[in-house]
Amino acid sequence: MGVAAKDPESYLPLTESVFHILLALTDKERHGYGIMQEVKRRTKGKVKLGPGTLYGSIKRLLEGKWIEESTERPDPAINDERRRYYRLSELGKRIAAAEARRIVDLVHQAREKKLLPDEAVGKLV
Amino acid sequence: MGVAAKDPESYLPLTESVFHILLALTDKERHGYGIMQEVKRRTKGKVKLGPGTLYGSIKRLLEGKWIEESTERPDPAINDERRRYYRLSELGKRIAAAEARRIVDLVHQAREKKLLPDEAVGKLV
DNA sequence: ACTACTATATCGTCCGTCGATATATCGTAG
DNA sequence: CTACGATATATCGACGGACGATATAGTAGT
Repeated sequence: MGVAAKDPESYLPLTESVFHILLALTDKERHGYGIMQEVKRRTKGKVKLGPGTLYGSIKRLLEGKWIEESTERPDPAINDERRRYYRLSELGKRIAAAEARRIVDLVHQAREKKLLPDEAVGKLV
Repeated sequence: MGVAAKDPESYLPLTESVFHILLALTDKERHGYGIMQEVKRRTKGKVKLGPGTLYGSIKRLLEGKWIEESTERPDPAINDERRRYYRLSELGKRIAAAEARRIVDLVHQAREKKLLPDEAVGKLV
């Protein structure tokens, strides 16, 4: 068993961009440009990561070991040598989950303040 | 009536600090120090606003007319002249509501990515 | 009077965002 | 086969917000 893991909550809150990048990597490995497209698609164009934000964030995520570069080519049919693929590390998964729990708490607090109509909450059922 | 209101979504995402300040002012008028205490209490000590963040944010919120200073003393029994009370403007209310909707969307996305266990979502029922 | 708490305010540093810019490859229509 | 738009990665600098440190002073209780 490894060293005592640092509490993932100590890394919160995440920035908008970083959380969307982690979300994009939650279900599968992706390369930078693919992350950009997935975020744009998933948020219906509301969130657009520019290259500065995207690659700057990836650099920091690698340094902090929230993500790892994958050496395998997920799809051998596509052989674009430029692509660099990334996956979530165990730490990254724990931080993403902690952030998800944090925003659920936020929704509860907003509801207690009557900031959300009941229908909006009902959709979460 | 009135001029065409700017879409409140254009101000999103809010920073952690700003959203907590708006949440604190949603149910009643408060003074700066009171906002600090309410946020600390509501988040069970997880979010602590330092003076730099608090008063810097208040200044910007006033400039952007998200909040207004109130001249009335909410509790005449307490007469601390130092206190400056604030309330949400109509714009502030609309922005806070838009941000609340945004984070509900985020919870949905996190759930689709299986980042949240079903129980965590069930609590929102 | 002393002390802890209340209350507001500013300053400088640090860090992330984001558009601009650069470079190069891929796929395809002409 | 070549020109073009999309794909793909990367760096830079300006800007703005977060936050701890610091300052100042009034309030309340002992």
